[in-house]
Amino acid sequence: MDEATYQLVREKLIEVDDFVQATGTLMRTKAGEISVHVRELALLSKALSPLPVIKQQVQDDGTIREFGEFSDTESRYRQRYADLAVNHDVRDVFIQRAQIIRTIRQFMDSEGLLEVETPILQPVYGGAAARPFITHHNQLDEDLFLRISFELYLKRLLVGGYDGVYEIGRDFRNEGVSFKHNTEFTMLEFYKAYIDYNGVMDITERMLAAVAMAVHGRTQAPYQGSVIDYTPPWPRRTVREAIREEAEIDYMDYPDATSLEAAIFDWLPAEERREFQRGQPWGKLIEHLLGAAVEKKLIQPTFITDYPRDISPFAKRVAGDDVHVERFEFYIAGMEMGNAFTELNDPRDQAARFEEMARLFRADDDDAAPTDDDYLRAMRYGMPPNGGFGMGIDRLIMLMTGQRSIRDVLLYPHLKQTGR
RNA sequence: GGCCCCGUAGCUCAACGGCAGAGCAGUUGACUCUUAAUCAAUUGGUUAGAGGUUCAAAUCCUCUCGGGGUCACCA
Repeated sequence: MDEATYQLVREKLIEVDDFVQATGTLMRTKAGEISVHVRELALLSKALSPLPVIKQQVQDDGTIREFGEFSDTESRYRQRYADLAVNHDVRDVFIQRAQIIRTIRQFMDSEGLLEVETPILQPVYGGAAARPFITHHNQLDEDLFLRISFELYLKRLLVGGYDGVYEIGRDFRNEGVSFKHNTEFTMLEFYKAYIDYNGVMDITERMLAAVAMAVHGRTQAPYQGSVIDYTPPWPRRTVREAIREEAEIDYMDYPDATSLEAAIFDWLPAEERREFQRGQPWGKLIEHLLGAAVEKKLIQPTFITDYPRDISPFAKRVAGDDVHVERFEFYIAGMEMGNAFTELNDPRDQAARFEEMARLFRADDDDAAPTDDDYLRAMRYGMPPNGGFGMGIDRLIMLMTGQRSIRDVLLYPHLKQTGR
C-alpha cells in the first residue's frame, strides 16, 4: 500500500472491527499467508467500541483453539448482536433454525395443506389452557387478547371448504419462563380433513424424520448425550398404560377425583406431598401424574394417547368410551413437544363441553375454555371430520441443534427489563 | 411466586475479614509486519445498588435490582 495509507494503519486510524474496502493484488507473504497487496483502501464504517475479543487458531490436527471468550449468558442475550458477531456457533444455530422452518413449510405444502394467517389479537381466546395477555384497542374501545393458540380460527377454515390448513406463528402465554418456556414462542398447527389422530401421528413421524434428515442427513440426531432416533414408526402407549407401568396406579380403579387424589398422594414421595395441590379435577390429576411419573423417562420419540375427556374440550371421544378422547401428546428428550387430536366436530357435543368446562373450572381459571359462540355457529354449518396438531417449533429446534435452553434458539429471548 | 446458586476492569477470571489484581482488549511509542497475542510503556474499579456488623467488608448479615437452576404454574 502507499505511504499515506500505510500511515493510516500505522497510526491506528484504521483498526480491528472497522469495515474497509481494499483493492489490490492477491499475494502470498514471505511467511506463506494469503494476503492482498493493497492499491486502494477505503474506510466503509468505523467501529467506536471494540467487540469482546475472541481469536481462533486452527491447530495442526484441525481442532480450533479459542482464546478469550464472550460467555456471560445475560450479556449474550441482552447484546445478541455482539454474541453473533463473536460466536460463530451461535450464528450457525439461527441458520439451522431457518432451515428447519423452511423444511417444515415444504413438508406441509407437500402434504397438500394451505398456509394461512389468522388473528393474533382476538376478542375471545381459546384452544389451550393458558393465561392470556390482555391489550386494548383505543378507537374501538375494546379489550383484546393476544392469542394462546391458533386452533379455533384454523378449524373454522375447514368449514369454509379447505381440506387442510396450517399456520406457523407466534403464541403468547402469560406464565412462568423456564429452559423450555418463553412468553412468546413459535408454534406450528395444522388441521387436515378426513384423517383421525392416527393419521396425524403418521404425519408427525414423517415430518420430524424429514427435519432430522434436512439438518443431519439422517433420521437420528444427538441431543444432550443421547442419540434421538426419529425413524418412523414411534412407540404408541396410552396414558393409562404408561401410568400403570411407571406409577403402578390404574386410574380407572379410582373413578372420582377424591379417591384418585388419595391414591396419588400415597404414591408421591414424602417431600413432594407438601407441594401437592388438592381439589383438582379428575383429568387434571391424571395429567399431573403423567408429568410426575412418565414424562422425564420418554427420551426417544413416543406418542402418549387417549387423554381424559374432562381436560380436552376440543377432542372427539374414543368410541364406546365416555372418559377418554382421541388425543395424543408426543414426547422427546423428556419434553412435551406437541399435542394433537381427532377434532371434535359435533356442535352439540362441543356446546356441552363448553358447559362442562364452565362447571369444572372457574371462569378465570387457566383451564377454563371460554365459550366461543362464533366457533359453535361455524361448526353448526358442518365441519368435516379432521385431525389437528400443534407443536412448539422452538423446542424442536432445541432438539435438532443440541441446545439445552429455549433462550439459545431465540434471537431475543424475553429477559426482565433492567432498571431505568 | 417459593427455595438454592451467582453478580469484581470492555471480555475471561483471581483475591474469600487485612493495600482490589492478572491475561486479553483499550491508550501511547517503535515496526511495511504477523498468523490468537511483534516489542515496550500505560490507562482502566461506587467489587450490581442501598443499609448494617467490624478497628477493618469484594469477602459476614439484611433488603433491592439483574441472571441461572429448581419447584409451583404451563391440556
